Amino acid sequence: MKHPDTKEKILNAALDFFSRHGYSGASIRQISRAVGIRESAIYNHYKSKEEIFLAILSSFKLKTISKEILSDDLLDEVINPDKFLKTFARRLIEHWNKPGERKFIRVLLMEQFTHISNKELSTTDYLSELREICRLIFSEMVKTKIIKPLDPGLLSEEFTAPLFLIRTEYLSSDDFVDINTVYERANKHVEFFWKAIRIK
Amino acid sequence: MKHPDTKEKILNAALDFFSRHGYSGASIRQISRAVGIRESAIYNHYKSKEEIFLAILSSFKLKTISKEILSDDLLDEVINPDKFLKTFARRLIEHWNKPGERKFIRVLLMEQFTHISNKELSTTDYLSELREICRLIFSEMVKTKIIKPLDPGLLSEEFTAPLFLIRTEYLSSDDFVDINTVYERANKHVEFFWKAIRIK
DNA sequence: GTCTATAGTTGGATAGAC
DNA sequence: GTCTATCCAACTATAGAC
Repeated sequence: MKHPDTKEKILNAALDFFSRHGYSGASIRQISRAVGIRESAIYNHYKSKEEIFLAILSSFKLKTISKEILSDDLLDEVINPDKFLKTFARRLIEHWNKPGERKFIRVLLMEQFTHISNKELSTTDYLSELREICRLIFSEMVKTKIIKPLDPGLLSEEFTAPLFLIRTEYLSSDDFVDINTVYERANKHVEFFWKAIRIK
Repeated sequence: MKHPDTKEKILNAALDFFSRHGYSGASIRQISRAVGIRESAIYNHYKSKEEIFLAILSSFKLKTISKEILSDDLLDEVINPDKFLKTFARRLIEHWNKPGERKFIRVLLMEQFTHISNKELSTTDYLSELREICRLIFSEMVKTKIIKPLDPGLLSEEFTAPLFLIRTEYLSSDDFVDINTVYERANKHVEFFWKAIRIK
């Protein structure tokens, strides 16, 4: 398809408005105008505002970060754990900085307490795959005695938590100017973390 | 005044609804019902919904965590940094777990992107005082050579970031059942952090 | 200060023509 | 699939009696 069809246009516009005004703050009227159709035409694609929201949720649920971040060439670098962790963190920041992902994280933070149609929407769920990947990585590093024999689950949280907070703190500004600030803060964190876990 | 506490009742009810449904999701109607008066009576105390929101913001802006968490008896314990950090973290969790604080953090996370009446509402602002306190503490620890000569600003973030993420992750559940889980996770973090910065 | 009554607006959603 | 037209529920806010 040359252009995204109307159904996907609606999804994109809805995500944009939800991410800026929240679910109840965004209206079908605004969304339809952004798409370029009338409100009533929306209902040919989704039966309700709620259904649009749920469609957004499942579209992000299907995504998996593994392949994107943990490419084969990166895995080859595990022998050089310092550099590996830095590259991994950088890719994570890049991933979280993609426009769609930024918007989704904003929606996640905004709607995690509102329980729209009894749907669970939690940062725990959002981070679970990443944490699992990190657990495996650190578990492997402990086994091969590259790092101290610490609990991989704990290491996973210590590694990811500051990165995620850094990411969410820079989520307000709409421009991408300060992405380098994010990288710098992330890098300093990784350095601190690496020195804490390495075997001298 | 015949009913001197109505104004504060409104503030409390509003905070409660804002924290569960967001600013636009909460209505004056619901708030007034919770207070036990009609919608129109609200406007004898606040001229608009927005004014109620701003009143909540300034009521939390006035609060200062220093005195509450950094009591004199705790400061005396700096000689025993391991225990000091654990107590400090525990008090922080306790502070963040107070019903009003929990609600405010929820509102903060929900409304940080919506820019209600152009008001800045950011986690950076919310955490700034705490971070400043931590910087001072770690700066002192570096000076007295209790810990490694690391950047106090970095240490402040490494110490607080996982604690704050832990706090926000357990903010969804309304009950207080799993507060001990929060304490456990916080404790493990402090142990990891302490081992990373201490001079052996 | 609180009430009833109501203005005025915006929201989600449907019916039926094309 | 999109349009016009419309419904009606819910919202913020005001006016005026008590």
